[in-house]
Amino acid sequence: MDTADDSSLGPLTDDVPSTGFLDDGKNTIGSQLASRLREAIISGELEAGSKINLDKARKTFNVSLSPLREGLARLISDGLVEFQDNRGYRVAPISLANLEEVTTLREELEVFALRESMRLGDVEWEGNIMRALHRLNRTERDAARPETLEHWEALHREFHLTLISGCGKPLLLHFCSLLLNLNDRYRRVFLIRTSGDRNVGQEHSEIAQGAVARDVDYACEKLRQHIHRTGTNLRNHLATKGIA
Amino acid sequence: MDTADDSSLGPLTDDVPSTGFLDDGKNTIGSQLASRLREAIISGELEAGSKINLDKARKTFNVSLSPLREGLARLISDGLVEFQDNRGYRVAPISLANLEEVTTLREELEVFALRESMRLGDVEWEGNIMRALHRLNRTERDAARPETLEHWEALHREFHLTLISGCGKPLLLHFCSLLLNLNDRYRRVFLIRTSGDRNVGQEHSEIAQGAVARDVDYACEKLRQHIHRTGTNLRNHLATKGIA
DNA sequence: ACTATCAAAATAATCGATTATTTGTCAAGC
DNA sequence: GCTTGACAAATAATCGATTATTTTGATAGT
Repeated sequence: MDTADDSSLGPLTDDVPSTGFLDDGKNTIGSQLASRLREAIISGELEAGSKINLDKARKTFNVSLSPLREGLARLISDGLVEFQDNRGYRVAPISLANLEEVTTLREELEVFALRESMRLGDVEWEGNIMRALHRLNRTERDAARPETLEHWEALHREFHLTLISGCGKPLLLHFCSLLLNLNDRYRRVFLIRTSGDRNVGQEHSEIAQGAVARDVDYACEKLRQHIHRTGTNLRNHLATKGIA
Repeated sequence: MDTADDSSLGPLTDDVPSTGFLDDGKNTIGSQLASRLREAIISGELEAGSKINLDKARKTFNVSLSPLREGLARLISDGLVEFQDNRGYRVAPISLANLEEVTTLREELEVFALRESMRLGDVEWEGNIMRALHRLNRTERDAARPETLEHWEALHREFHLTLISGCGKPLLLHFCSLLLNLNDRYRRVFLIRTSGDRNVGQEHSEIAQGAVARDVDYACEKLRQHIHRTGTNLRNHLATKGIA
């Protein structure tokens, strides 16, 4: 299956409530497409490894080639799309090796970023963590309703990024954000619910509390374990469900 | 100065010897532009922080908007160009903070990648290192002739990438390559020659020999120091010459 | 049968023109 | 004198059509 169906990939619409101001940088068609495509890829709506036919995509999204290429170009930076001259674009494939690399690098980079955040972060950073944690833990994840999954994913991502947001290193944050994207794709494709032996909510709480208490070793180790467990979990699912 | 002069940024020409085969992926105008722009930015030909006027660039390079945007989009992935919706592109600015982050992250990531390479690399990897080292050390760097600088830079970059090429982690290599790009820009803009108290050639030799001898602690420490010294060096030049 | 070759179809890349947005300027009003 | 608003110029984004490349499929030769 090369192209996605139209279920939720219909023509671009102005579903933004149009608050009138607060330019969040989603103005151009290219930007909107990038967001929609990113979501489509991370959610698994666009199959990993599949070719992206420009002509079909153009019709699906009701846009011209220029913004379509624009949007796709951005997803290349995110590692979600691959490109080859004269051969076009394809959704980045998933693989066991890639999953393991993503996990390993998250352990290295995200933990390092947390360490730096704990060294440099201020009170506002602490407050942001507690808020993100609260919002995340108050949100239920119901496998039956996809929209709750999507919402939980957004808050989960927000929590992890907030945790390391105090590190004062834009490039590092960019790398971590990218790895988180790749990681989330595996979860959303393979993991309907976490395995029973984990209390993910508590894991998040421990990390957050260690962080604001500036207990560096504790918080970093908890985060590392958290990432590692997720990796192991996903690896099992990947092995079970098989990969192409 | 918004646009580069034509000294070496003239219209695109087929200066590739056209070997007839071996497609290295520089076919489209967009690809060629990306290469040329990358070189122009890293070499300092395009001033850091300056706006890139699409219309002027279009005329300078004798191309249409589509491939120009295509090329610029790729440089965004490299961290060499910044973009804002409806405001266009600008050359990524340089700053003390950025230089320090690049140095810190190189210390973290490149050293980690070297460690992994020493754990996983095979004999071919070792051979590639010795070749890259030899070629680098046999190349003189003459501040008077820019083309020798450019050549040395290419070999230097090649050496560092080869060193970590055995790690088996494409994403990590991508991050390191990106950081190396950013780092090289600082060197080419600020550092005509290395300061007298360093024998860079010997530093490279020590790292390489430690690597192939699988003396992990030695090689990693040497690499870390090498990166750190370069950072310190560049920082001094940046402070001396002042930044915008 | 298998492979090589060529033409046609499909697809990607590029162009020139058009539309939309931002930026700069100047005058009117406070 | 300063701000505000309207207009014009500059610039970015998008479109539809054209050109170039790759892929497909049929045919001929071995």
